[in-house]
Amino acid sequence: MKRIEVIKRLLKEKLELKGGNLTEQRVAVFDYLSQVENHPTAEEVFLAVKRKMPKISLATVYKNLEALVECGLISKLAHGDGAARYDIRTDQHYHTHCLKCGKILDMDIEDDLLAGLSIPEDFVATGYRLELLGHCSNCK
Amino acid sequence: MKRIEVIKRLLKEKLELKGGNLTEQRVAVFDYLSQVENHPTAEEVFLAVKRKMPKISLATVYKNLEALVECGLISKLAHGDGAARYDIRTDQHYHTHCLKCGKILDMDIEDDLLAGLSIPEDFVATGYRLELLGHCSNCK
DNA sequence: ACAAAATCAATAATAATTATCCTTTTTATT
DNA sequence: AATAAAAAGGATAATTATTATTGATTTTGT
Ligand SMILES: [Mn+2]
Ligand SMILES: [Mn+2]
Ligand SMILES: [Zn+2]
Ligand SMILES: [Zn+2]
Repeated sequence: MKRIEVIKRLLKEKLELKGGNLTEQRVAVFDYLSQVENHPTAEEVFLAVKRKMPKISLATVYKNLEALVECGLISKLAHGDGAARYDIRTDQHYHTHCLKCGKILDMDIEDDLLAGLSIPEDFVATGYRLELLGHCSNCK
Repeated sequence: MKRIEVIKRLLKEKLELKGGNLTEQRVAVFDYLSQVENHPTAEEVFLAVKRKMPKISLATVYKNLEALVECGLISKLAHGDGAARYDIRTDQHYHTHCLKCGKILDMDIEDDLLAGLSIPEDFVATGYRLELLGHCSNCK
């Protein structure tokens, strides 16, 4: 079965759980995210998808990114200043964030930081995020 | 010596290092931040300072918060969605972030997470940011 | 006291995101 | 397959948070 068919099947299944349905635009957005190594902004996703689907609008990309986040197919990294970034991964993982060029990359380590952390009693932690700040290989 | 005089002396010293100077507005902004437990937005700082200094403008508050960040007197928490928040503390520390009401609180633990972390070789880490996500005592 | 530099307040502009409104597509029902 | 209802798309307006601009005012160094 072709790659794109696999994606369509996955999306249809997950979207239906939230009452959403499968559209070509959603497939295109998800497909693009699953092909890139970096963590693009909505604008970057829009420009890339637009090349194959010239009529798509920026608002649709925003709405679809949000829909994909809602049903757990992608995740949103709304950390620092500027535009939010989107990530094909939804598992717990950490990022490096270059303070010069802004690039965000996955850190592939498996340490579970919550394990060794003394969490305040009156707070119910459902997750956490860790970002390593500094300079990437190009910028140091 | 009065509290406000201590603040003025500290601000004057630090601001001069960056070629900035001491103004009543900067003192008021810093003074407010040093009195609150939470991490207010620029808007919240503006509204609070405005009560004692009715002519101050929102743009001035933004510029002064930025100036105070520049000379290391306060820090800025840009957690993504919504407005940035400002913090009187400048030392490395962690926060809890309530996903319901948005409140951000200090976590007073001393664990150094970087110590046990396997950092990628091609990245020069200068710092990191950890945020615990979940529900605060009021929202759980 | 005086000129230069810095900062002020007010407002305009920008960037990112969300809402609106009407049209088109998809899905469910006959 | 025809049809009605629901969801989503596209274009654009509106909103939110922040930054830039501008001319007036204050502060600083001499
Ligand atoms: Mn990632
Ligand atoms: Mn803090
Ligand atoms: Zn870089
Ligand atoms: Zn809360």
